[in-house]
Amino acid sequence: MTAAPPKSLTRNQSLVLSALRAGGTPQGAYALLDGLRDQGLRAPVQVYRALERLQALGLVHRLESLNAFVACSHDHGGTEDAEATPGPAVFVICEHCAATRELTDPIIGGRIERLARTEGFGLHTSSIELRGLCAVCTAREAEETETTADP
Amino acid sequence: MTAAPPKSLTRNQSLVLSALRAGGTPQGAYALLDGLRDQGLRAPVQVYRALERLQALGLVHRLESLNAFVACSHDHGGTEDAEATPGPAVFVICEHCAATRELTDPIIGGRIERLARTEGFGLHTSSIELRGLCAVCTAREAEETETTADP
DNA sequence: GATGATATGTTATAATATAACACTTCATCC
DNA sequence: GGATGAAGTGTTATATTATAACATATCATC
Repeated sequence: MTAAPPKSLTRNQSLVLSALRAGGTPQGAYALLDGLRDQGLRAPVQVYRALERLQALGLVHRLESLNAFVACSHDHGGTEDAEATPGPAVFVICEHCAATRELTDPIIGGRIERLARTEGFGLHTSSIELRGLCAVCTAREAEETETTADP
Repeated sequence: MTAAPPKSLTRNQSLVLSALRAGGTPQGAYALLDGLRDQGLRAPVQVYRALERLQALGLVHRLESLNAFVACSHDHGGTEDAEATPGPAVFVICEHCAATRELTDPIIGGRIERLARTEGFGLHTSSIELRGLCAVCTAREAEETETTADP
């Protein structure tokens, strides 16, 4: 038994991953860069290169509909075995507060694989992104309507 | 019976929609613009505005992972009733030849709604994009490997 | 210590998307 | 008919996101 997974990130990669984790919400490459200038990063390409590697390692996901990035919320942590395919990530993105949750649904996963098979399609990656209002923002909006809307 | 649905597109909107339909594969805004300079379009914003309206009408979809657009492959054609929610579009995108198919799967749709409900999430839009190799390109690649790979 | 694979830093530029403003078109209402 | 308002247009400028190209550095391995 040895330290297996969080190994061998380079300085820039670690910086970018930490910044993503610290942020909580998805962040664009230029926002990450701005936050990391103090640590010595100077150019967009440095961030993009780190992101590319982190994505390849499965530690980071790109949110296509936002042109932004999030740290993967799964383990990548212990000596744990590769989990039994929980299916592709489903991102639920609040358009109001930007809060983003990463879910999985094996049924969706299975269904997608089935679709691909039916089409003779060799699936590489899936991107599933749901946009709307999170519970918190929905509640707040309801409140505001209540307070404001009947003069 | 009257002409009901394809009504009231403006000139620019019609041009952009036709260009998209003619293209077959997804096209970026700048590619569309280049194809429409002959028809008098000059600036990106003209294309973006038309696309925005066409998306609102459901005639065009944006492929987030490609920063590109396709004409919706559904009807929008007859006096037909609004179909009984076939679920969100699932785009299957070939990374080799760019061929893109628009599918739907009611099970995925139902599952997504269920996920959203569970989270208390007010769903506005879904983006589901599958990337990989289409059947044709998979076949061709297999052929090439066969022909090339054992010296 | 040569080799190769990967990462780095730097500069420049490409590709995608929006802001702001002045003007037009067209339906509607009085 | 003219006022009004909503939507569209054309134009210029600019913002935002992403890559190309090149020289150098680091590090394991043979």
